Amino acid sequence: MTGTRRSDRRPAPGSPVARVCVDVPLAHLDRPFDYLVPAELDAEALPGVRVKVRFAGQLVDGWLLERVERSDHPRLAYLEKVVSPVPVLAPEIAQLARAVADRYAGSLADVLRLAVPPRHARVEKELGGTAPPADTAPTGADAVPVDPRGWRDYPAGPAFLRALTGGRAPRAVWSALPGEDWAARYADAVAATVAGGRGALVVVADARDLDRLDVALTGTLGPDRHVCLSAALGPARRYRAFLAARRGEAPVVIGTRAAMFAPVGRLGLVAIWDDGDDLHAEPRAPYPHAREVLLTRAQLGGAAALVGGYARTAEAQLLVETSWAREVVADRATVRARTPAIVPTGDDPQLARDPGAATARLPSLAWTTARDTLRADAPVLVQVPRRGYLPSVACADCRTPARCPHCAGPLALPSAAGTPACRWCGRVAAAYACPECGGRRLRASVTGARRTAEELGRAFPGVPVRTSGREEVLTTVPAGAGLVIATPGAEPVAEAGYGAVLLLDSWALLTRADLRAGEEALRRWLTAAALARPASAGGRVVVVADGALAPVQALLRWDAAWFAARELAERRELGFPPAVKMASVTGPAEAVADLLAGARLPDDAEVLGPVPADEGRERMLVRVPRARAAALAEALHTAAGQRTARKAADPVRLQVDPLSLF
DNA sequence: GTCTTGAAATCG
DNA sequence: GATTTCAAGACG
Repeated sequence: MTGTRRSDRRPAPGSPVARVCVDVPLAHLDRPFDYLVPAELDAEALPGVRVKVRFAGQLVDGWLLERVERSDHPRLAYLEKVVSPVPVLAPEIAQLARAVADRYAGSLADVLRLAVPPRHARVEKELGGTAPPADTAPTGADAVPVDPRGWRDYPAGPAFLRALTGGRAPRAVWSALPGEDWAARYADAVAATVAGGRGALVVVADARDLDRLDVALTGTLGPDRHVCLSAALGPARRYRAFLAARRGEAPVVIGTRAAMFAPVGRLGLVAIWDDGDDLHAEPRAPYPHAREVLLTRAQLGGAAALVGGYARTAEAQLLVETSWAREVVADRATVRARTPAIVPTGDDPQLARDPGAATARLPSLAWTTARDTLRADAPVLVQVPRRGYLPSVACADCRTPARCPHCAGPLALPSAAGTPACRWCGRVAAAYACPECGGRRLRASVTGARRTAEELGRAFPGVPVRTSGREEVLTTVPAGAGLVIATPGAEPVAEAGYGAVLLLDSWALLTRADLRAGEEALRRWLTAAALARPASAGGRVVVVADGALAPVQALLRWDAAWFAARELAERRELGFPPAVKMASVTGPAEAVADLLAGARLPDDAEVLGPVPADEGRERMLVRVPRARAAALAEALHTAAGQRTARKAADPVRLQVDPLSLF
């Protein structure tokens, strides 16, 4: 940065010590290190800038966390360089990152890597100037239209908006009505917050939801009051958007998971839509979940929180039951008035009467519903299983799900022609015979979207067929007769709503070997069924599933809260999250054993396992009461640090609140 | 991760 | 006694 020779350097006159988080991946180095600020870097070496320091002889990247008067360390090295004078790491984000690292048994450096996008020098240059970001949150003088009408179907809704405008910190778990324009309601909440002179941050699961929210916010606040932030923008545009947020150019930030750490001035509201979507879980260490990060921000910053969806996760239910948040729901009469007519049906094509149904492998009720809806010139949405899953298998004769003879886990076909193997214990079931009918033939229970589309197209000749899935996701489809085949999460919105929604992938969803199978099935159904017209306008939903199952019951009654309460109660009984705190330790067997042997776990910790994981590694679960969560995370992080300090070769992966337990 | 350190191992 | 090797420890 300057030509000053090393021997000529002298410390800056005021607060000459910089506390630096060095960017090294070792758990035992997860603490600040002190450096001297040379006088010539005094002006640039501000908290939040990226720096280079000499660490163990080599130059490493780091974050300047704070400037202080003195250090306990006797001999300090000088800061080598300020990489960029832009203090990209806001103080409250540094504090948040520390809290997230602690919660997830991870290192601050790991979290900061997620929190601040990679620098893009050209973008920084084009913005020019080195002015530190001003605290340019909105002022109360802003004329922001607040319209409480959209929330009046929810008795607690208008008061929630008033509290946002009034600068308070209400926390809501919101169950959206079928047909609800959730993006517009989020825009209302954001506008109410901005009207009160505060900023807001909203996280959604994917690009399509982000587009909807972007449009809704542009409608209420205009185009210039919010910044969209997502990894899909690419490095340059992402960094530009991040800098805009950091400089306080707009009071509102919306985005996908990557935005959960975005700096927002005078944060008044954090919100997440559809927190059950697994895209909200960060796949990089320490695997933080957007909902938890946002709630941590609300807690640390005294901000309001909004956790909304058509469905409700057990985690959201826990917020309600612990009184951390209040539920915002419509009364039953309103729910009934908005809900489409929902009926379950068995999985048996009625071959004789409807040749078309048999061709399309549709249960006859689904087929007649589709036919009648198309005749009435209304669109039909068909939700089919997503490709790419390991197909689960069932008896080809009686359709009993094929289960492992050894552990009763679900069998799956690793490839189309392969031998079925158990998804839980990995044993190969070469000579499988169905326990119900003795049949030896198996069939995949999942049919691809494309094939379903082709078959339906043949069943209803002359009707336009559109597909929305991984390759191409449609945002909207026109009103009028048409078939829309969509995989979960890719359902387009229909103008004026769908006349019918057919939910065909229930079997694949409900037999998944997962703690959340029921919750996830219901979430996907509600999300698709919410796009149907109300029953009064002819809207119908057919779900191909046993009407006695709890998730199906919850769908029929449109009662996500009931299901979430039931689910949480069940998990309490079984000792599963979120009723308890779980962490998983994954790696080579010896490494896992070594880490757990060295960890000073809380007294009441239970160690479960091992469970085989992929590539010959194994996985142990540690369970503690929720009150011990912090102690568990700390013990695991410390134990990981002991291993890295000892140069233990095998890496061990720590996950707090792992998304899947099996 | 890399670099330093000090004690043990090896060599002439 | 001098030189090399290696594991342990520190890293500001």
